[in-house]
Amino acid sequence: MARGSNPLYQSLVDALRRAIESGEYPVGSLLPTEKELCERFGVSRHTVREASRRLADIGLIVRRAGLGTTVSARTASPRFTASLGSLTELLQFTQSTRLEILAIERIKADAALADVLRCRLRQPWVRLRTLRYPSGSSRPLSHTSIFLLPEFEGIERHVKAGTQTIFGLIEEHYSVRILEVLQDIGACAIEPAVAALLGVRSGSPGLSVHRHYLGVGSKPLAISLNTFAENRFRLSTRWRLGWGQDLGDAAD
Amino acid sequence: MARGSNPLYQSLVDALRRAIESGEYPVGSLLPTEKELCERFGVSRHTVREASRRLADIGLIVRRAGLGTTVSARTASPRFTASLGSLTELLQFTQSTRLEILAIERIKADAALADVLRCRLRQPWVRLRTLRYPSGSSRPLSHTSIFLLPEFEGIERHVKAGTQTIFGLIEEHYSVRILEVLQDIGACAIEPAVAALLGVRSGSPGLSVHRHYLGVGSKPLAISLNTFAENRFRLSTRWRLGWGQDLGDAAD
DNA sequence: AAGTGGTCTAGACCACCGA
DNA sequence: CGGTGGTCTAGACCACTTA
Repeated sequence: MARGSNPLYQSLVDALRRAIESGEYPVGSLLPTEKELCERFGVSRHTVREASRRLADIGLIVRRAGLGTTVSARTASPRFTASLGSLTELLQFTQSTRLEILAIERIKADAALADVLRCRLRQPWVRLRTLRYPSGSSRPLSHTSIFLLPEFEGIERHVKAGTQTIFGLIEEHYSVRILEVLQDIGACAIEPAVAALLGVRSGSPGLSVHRHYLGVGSKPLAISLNTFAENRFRLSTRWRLGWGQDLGDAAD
Repeated sequence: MARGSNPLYQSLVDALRRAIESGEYPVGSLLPTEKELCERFGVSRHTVREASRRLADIGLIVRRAGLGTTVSARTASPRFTASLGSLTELLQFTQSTRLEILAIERIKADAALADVLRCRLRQPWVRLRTLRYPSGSSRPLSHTSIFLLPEFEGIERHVKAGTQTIFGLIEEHYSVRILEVLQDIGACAIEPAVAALLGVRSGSPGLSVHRHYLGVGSKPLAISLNTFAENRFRLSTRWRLGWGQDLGDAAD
């Protein structure tokens, strides 16, 4: 092939990749230092670093000042990734919606709830039961139970406008950051109480979407249990081939 | 004094980012040349390039030799991202499964099907109707209709082992690459024919997962329509805050 | 204290693009 | 052709980790 000529650093990338893949540098081991690679390949440090950077970009190595360069994976597999411009896109409401709060109460998780929320038994929560409406419509799109840490109680005072999202309000008013969202989707038969609110037959098919909003240290900040009636909502995700960045096994 | 340090290139990144965000360099316009940035900021070209590379990494600019550096976005795009190690993870079967092919037929899309598949009327497809079983179980996990381009007909000859995935076989035997997957999830009432196969009551709640597998030029290579019975399957996605590391914003 | 990767300078030549 | 970003050299000092 070699359309045109290979940059010098590319041959270095190739060589190191082969060496890693062959097991010469096992995962977890140290790569030769940059200085040593300079000598071994007879190139300047800049060239070594360019190659090293490429390998780090595709997740094969991790470079750390003072420590050295360690091999973090044996092969670079292209990954499929999906991305959101903002957390709000997770909700995927094509039009604006408003949130109606039906009830707010302090509860402690019983066995069934603790299982769903993946929390301790008797963990205290503030529960909001809400309906979300497409703006201008009186037929709700979904029913949502939102569970908040007790420290966020009072958030309902800020929900005036009704067009925002709860987690947005939490980030805004309590200066916490949501770093991670676990989303879990399944089918369910809509239970009678919710069915009545959504205006569908009890037991009719529904989409159940659970979302755990986590902060630093994967601490659960809020959990939402959404129920959508059939045909009222679809959830789309676009996966693209690329090289997603690695978080992987850095410490921890 | 910022926390930790302030690499020179970082202040350049910040300055250029602000300039782009403020509209000083609109999307599509050319950034000053590297030489000019060197002079304007009084730094070496290496430093300018380091900053430039960071901006390119987060998708704000595109650099092209001979052409210059153009602004490609006003704000750094994706905040939350999810990634898969491989396409197979999209299926999220925690244990191994086997695929049973019920029927293979050539069809042409009628109006209803063309709508679901987002294809032209009368587009020819090869349809496989399949069931997927957890290994060792006789109760199917899901029913799937797979629509393949006619050129992939014959793929069923390769499905012997039954533990693979159709798209994996396509990639393997026809040397095409799946570059993109559009996934679309909703709730549905399971139709009688499928309900019988899954062993559930007709009309009972099901999870409907449509996946469009696209190749180069977003050409649809295969489409799968999956139906999962209630409680037999949940689909999890983990979204993480990505490359928007604005921590060191350091005011200014 | 020695050694690592991180940052930075001041040069240089190249392939590619548009005029 | 002149100018762009891409590559490369040969130095240098730094913050950090490890011992």
